[in-house]
Amino acid sequence: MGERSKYNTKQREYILDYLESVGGDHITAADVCEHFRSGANPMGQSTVYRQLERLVDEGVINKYTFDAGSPACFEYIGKTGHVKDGVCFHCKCESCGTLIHMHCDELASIGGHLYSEHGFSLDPRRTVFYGICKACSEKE
Amino acid sequence: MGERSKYNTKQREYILDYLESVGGDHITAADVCEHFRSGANPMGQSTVYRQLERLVDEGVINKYTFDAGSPACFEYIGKTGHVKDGVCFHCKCESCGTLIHMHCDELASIGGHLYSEHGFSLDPRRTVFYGICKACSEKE
DNA sequence: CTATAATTGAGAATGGTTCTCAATTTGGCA
DNA sequence: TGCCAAATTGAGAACCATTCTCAATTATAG
Repeated sequence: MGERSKYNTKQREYILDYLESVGGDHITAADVCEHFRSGANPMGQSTVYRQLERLVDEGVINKYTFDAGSPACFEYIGKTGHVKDGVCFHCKCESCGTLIHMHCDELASIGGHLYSEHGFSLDPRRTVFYGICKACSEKE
Repeated sequence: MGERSKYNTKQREYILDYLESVGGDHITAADVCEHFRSGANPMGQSTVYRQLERLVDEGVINKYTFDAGSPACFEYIGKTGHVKDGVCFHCKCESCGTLIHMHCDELASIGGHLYSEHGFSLDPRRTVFYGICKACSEKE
């Protein structure tokens, strides 16, 4: 794991506390900034971005990046380093823009297939399945 | 496919000609802008972006988006496109940046799974698998 | 307590992409 | 052919997530 952090600051603790309270839900850097904007512990956005990046390096949170222009999502994992329900996959609806989070063993198995058959180590954190969601398909 | 374009302009023809001449290689919007900057047919970047977006809608070219901050890539398909639904998948190496084209029935089957189990209609043309390619894995 | 290194944060910079809007071009129609 | 409404162009500004700058502050070791 990354050994980038040297000092423990208040800001770092505040962010960790917040991420823990949010749990497995996905939040953006802007969400974190917003949460601290009006509170008793105001925090600069530079710090938010830096700490989130650091926590990703340390394996405490996952980062998901989507289309250019749309913000990255962060997901708390915890100090154990294991996501509760396994790796999370993302489906993005091209019609309504909804981002669907799903935990699915069958999807997880394609990672193994890509590696054993094609020598490719899949990174589910960066991979997004694009298509049309159920609601939009049934709309017409 | 999209029925967005109404008028055929010179600019549209120039861009199509250029994309065709480039063939299957992937290029960025900036590449297209650069190509026309000093030529006999100068073109505004707004037009480049608009036409590329339109051609994506019409299914003439594919668009691949990567990490925020890095530009999107476009790939010419044409009428006899090599990428047909469910046939060709793309893997992008996060280390060396290589874009790998692969044909694989097992990967194609996940489209069926996503639809039958999750009601999600996968669009393989927009979906890119991120990870580390074989060459880069063996590099260390 | 002091020295030193790391961190903070306000604001500016970055860079790909999208938007604005007046000027121009297109294609249907008389 | 000429006219007109609609579509397109393009220069520049706006956008927005993210990164950078750097002086002030804070954390830890000694």
